[in-house]
Amino acid sequence: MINEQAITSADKTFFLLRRDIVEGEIPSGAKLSETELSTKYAVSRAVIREAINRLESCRLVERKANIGARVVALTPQGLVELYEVREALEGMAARLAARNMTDQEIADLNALLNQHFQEVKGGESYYQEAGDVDFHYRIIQGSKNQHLTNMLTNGIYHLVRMYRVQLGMAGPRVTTAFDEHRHIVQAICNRDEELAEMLMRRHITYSRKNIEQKLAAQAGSNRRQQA
Amino acid sequence: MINEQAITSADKTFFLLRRDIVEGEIPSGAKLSETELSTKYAVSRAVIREAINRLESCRLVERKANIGARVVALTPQGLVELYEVREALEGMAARLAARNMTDQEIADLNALLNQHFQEVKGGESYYQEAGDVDFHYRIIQGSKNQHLTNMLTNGIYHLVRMYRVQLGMAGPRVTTAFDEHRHIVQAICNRDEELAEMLMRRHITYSRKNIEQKLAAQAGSNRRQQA
DNA sequence: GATGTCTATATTGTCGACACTTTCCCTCGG
DNA sequence: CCGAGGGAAAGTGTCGACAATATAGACATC
Repeated sequence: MINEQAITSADKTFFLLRRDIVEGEIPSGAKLSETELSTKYAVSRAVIREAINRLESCRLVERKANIGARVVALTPQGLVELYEVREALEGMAARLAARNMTDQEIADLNALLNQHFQEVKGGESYYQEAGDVDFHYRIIQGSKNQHLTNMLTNGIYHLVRMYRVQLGMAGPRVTTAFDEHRHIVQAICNRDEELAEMLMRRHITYSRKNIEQKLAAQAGSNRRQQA
Repeated sequence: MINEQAITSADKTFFLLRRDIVEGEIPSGAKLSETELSTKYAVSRAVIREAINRLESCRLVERKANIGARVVALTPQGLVELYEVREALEGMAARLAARNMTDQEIADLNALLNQHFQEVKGGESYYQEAGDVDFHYRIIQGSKNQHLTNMLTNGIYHLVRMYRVQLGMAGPRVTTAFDEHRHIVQAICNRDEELAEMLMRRHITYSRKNIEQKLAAQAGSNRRQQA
């Protein structure tokens, strides 16, 4: 979907590290030792440093001078902050998409939605991950705003995915999210910027509350386990 | 105001380079040769590379593998895109500030505004640069959202400044902007999130239109000069 | 026993050299 | 005269080594 191709060795290492961090193979909060990683990925420390720098600009790791880099900690607070930013940016993306998407692009988006509908009806619930991402990605692209697109796809998107994966979001909210998607596309189709933004913001707010609930439930079960 | 202190040599080089780019000493669109810069700033290429990487995450330069880095081009299109992002993020910041600022912080903000008012009345019009930045910075901080704050102060802010400096914005819009600031603070004081966000977005939209006008005027005079 | 200091160790920051890619220009063939 | 091919030349990517800084542990002191 997102077409990234590695040219340099640093690119490859960056992609590998990013995947390992997002998937949780390198756990949240872990220290990233340059020497250790350079042996593990069989590249020089310079390459590792470059990769870590890029991970830092994605906000997936935090670096301190002379101390080192750690994978970001996943906290309820951080999740809320992330979704607040996402609400602002994707809301604007929906507004701009309503203004700037071509009729053809909107038609394609509708077709995608119908396809998802068939899949959901057929009982496939992989919708959440692939379909949801695909939907949001198209609207982001539809904004035709390069800044916005980069911020969301290079930065925030991977962090959102990290939260989802590591908190085990396989949850429901599939069909309701589908309806919300439909209404957003309808607003874009009507070139109603105001409504498109509002619906997208609500959609993201709902999504946030959904995740917060699970987070709270999980925290509860953890407490019970510890007791 | 923004308290950044350089620890490593890469930090210092990054700050120097950023200043030179924002102020236009290294012109927009210029190529950043690593070897050249390493002699100019008297550091190794590794340091320059690290600095350039950070400039890239600020979106002040664009890098291509095996080709090199260039200072971003300043275009009317890019300005519009930048302000659209700014509108989304600072609008959200104002909303969150209305929710999260302490009464003390709001009181301080009001005091700052009164001080600015005295200065404006006294005919000092340096307001635009220092005062405006200070005002926006406090609201961004007031959002208490670390993500948002980093995005705005580390990334977008410097780009905005680059446009302003290099397009020669010493312009008017001082007193009107001041009134807009007052209304925003009033909304925050009333804890009216909705209004605070709306007013901030309008404020930024006005500011954008103001710059766009100047940009158009400047383009016009350029055409006349060339003719 | 707690605290502070000093040394040893490990890790990050910086450097110069080499490998690879791109670019430019010169030559050759049409 | 123009386009294709083939080297230098310049620039970026990668590497291993050294320097500077932080961490951990032992030891002395209060």
